[in-house]
This record gives sequence, structure tokens and C-alpha cells, in this order.
Amino acid sequence: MHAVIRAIPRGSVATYGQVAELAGVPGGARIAAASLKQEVNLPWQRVIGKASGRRGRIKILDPVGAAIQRGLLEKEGVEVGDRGLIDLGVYGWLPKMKTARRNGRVGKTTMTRAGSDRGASLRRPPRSGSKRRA
DNA sequence: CGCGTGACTTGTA
DNA sequence: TTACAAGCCACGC
Repeated sequence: MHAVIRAIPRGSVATYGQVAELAGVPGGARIAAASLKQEVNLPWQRVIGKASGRRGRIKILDPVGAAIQRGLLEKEGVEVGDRGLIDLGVYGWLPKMKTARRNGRVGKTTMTRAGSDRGASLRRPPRSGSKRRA
């Protein structure tokens, strides 16, 4: 796990799920996060959450930690949005996949749902009109 | 149609 | 049991 994280090249970022899978723990995104929290000396800054398609989103709840991470990433040359959005299609770490064209979309053929969290299976009751709010 | 945020679900510590 | 450095999905813009 740590080896995988440390393998992330400077200027690139990876999602917790991706790191976890590469470490041999599918769906172990939370495990990866926990490991990063426990072990220091790791470039946890390069490990981010995930949003839509090729966009990464900092899921860090701690505003201070998130700010630090953002600063470090920017220093490495990674563009971080104000909301913590990072373009994985450009800065996303591409381990062994050779066919993946960073210049566009990530070759999901090799990755195939790195996250695979069942997060969304039986949710979303008929919310009348608005998406949230009751 | 594409990107972004919001909200729900799951797992570990 | 609760909290969290996550993830997916659906809706909004």
C-alpha cells in the first residue's frame, strides 16, 4: 500500500480507490485513507477523492489538511480547482496501463471500476421534484 | 451534453 | 457506537 502511494510520480495524483486496488485491496479506499492517516512520510497529498468521470474531488473534511494538500499539489504543478477539483484526465496517475491516453479520457478498459463501491444500489426513493431537501 | 455539487451507502479505526 | 483524508449516483447548472 505504502509502496503504491510512494510510486505516485510527482505532478500526478491518484484516487484512494485506485491506490487500494493497486495495493491488492479492491474497494479498500477507506483502508488506504486510514493508512495514510496513520503513516506519515507518505505523499498523501497526491491521493485524492473522486468525482465525476475524470474529475477528482478532495474529500478531506478537514479544511486545514485540504488546504495544505492543495498547496502541495499546486507546487507540484497540479491544477487544483477552488472546490478541490483535479483533472484526472491530465494529472491522474497512470500506473502500468500503456493504452491510457492522458490526453483525453482514461482507459477504463484496464482499470474497470477501481472504486467498485456499492455506494449506490438501493437508494434514491422518489424524491419529488427537488434532489435533496425534504 | 458536460461539469459540479449534493446526498446516500459502505467499511475501517 | 460514532466518526471519517471515500465512493457511487442522481439532479442542477
